[in-house]
Amino acid sequence: MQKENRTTYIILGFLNHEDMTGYELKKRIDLTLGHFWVSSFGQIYPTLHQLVEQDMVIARSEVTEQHREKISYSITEKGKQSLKHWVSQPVANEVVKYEILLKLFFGSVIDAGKNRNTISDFKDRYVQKSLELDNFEHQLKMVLDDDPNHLYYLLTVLFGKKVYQAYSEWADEAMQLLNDVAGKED
Amino acid sequence: MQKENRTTYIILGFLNHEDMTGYELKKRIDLTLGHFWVSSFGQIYPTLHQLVEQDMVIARSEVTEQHREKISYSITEKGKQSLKHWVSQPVANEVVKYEILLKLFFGSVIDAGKNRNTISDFKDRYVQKSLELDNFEHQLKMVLDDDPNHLYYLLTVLFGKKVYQAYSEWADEAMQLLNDVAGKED
DNA sequence: TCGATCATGTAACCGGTTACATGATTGT
DNA sequence: ACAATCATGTAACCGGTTACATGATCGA
Repeated sequence: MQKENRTTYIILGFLNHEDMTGYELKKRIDLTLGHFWVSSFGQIYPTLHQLVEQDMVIARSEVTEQHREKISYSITEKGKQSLKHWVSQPVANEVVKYEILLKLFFGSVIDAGKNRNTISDFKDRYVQKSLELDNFEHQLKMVLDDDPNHLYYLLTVLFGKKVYQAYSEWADEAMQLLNDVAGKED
Repeated sequence: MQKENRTTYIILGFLNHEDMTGYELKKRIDLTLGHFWVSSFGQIYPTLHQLVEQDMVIARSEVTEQHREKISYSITEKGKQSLKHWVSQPVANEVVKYEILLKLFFGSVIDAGKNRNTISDFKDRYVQKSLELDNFEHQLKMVLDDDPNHLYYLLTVLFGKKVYQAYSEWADEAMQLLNDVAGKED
């Protein structure tokens, strides 16, 4: 129920897999969770400092072979426990906020043609995203047995595909309805 | 692109339809947008004050026949223009945040059975919500021609139904996959 | 009488975003 | 020489949530 800082657990989740720097964490988050999570340094670095203070992770300064200074973080036993606990907790009833629904809800203040365009753009965007997910799916299926994580990654990809497919079908129906009912002013 | 205070436009959208108090606005938002928006007085009242200052709405103190003091708000021409402009603007590429995907992504830290339960709970919740939307749909279809808004309300309801249906189908597939691949420890 | 509802508001907090600042290294 | 990338951070801001405060009226 209570709002929890989810960035905390995303970081713990990735560090549970392997040690990383803040910079690497961001890249990894954007690559793998980009479809349903956005990250920023302004959130990641402070959260890492906080996790160090809570003994959830340990920071270790390094200089790479490329003569770059970096701070590598690794998860502690306490961090692992915290991650496990969070994953086990049932997900709260979440209200997912769609800006397009908000605008469409008040769509009658503009003409039906404009609303159809909004819906059409929406559809195009998610058809494109669905293609990106196809790649992910294909890659993951090839390495499914290499790592127990891959199955779970795949589940999130399949979720995205299903939902994007639903968007697309809805968009078609919605445009049809707008055409049938809301006049033909264009 | 820039984050806009969407509560502003929700309020303008409802006031464009009829005059209301802050209290009534909250009730209306929860009833009609509850599936994809949550509201709070802590956001509504300050936003109303702000809108008054910007000449987007006008406040009018009243005493009802029930001897209740209340402040009724009505939208101004400037407010209507602002609403129309916002509705016309294309929706930004939005990243929808699903807590369940976040947890599932790191699902390998707990056993597959627990993850199946998480998914099962998720499905049940949205099957239930889908039934609620069936009622909305039925009611809206009966009064579709009474008000041009009703068509747009219906579109948002149909969106919800499609997406909830997708959740349900995904949940079945995901549970099946977890069963097939991730061992049968329960 | 007492809980539910009507009605309005404030203050503290929090997660997250954006913009800014700095500086090194790598590849063209 | 210069852009891209690596790498770490801070400060200001903002939308929104939660908790708290107050008080009236309505219905059982």
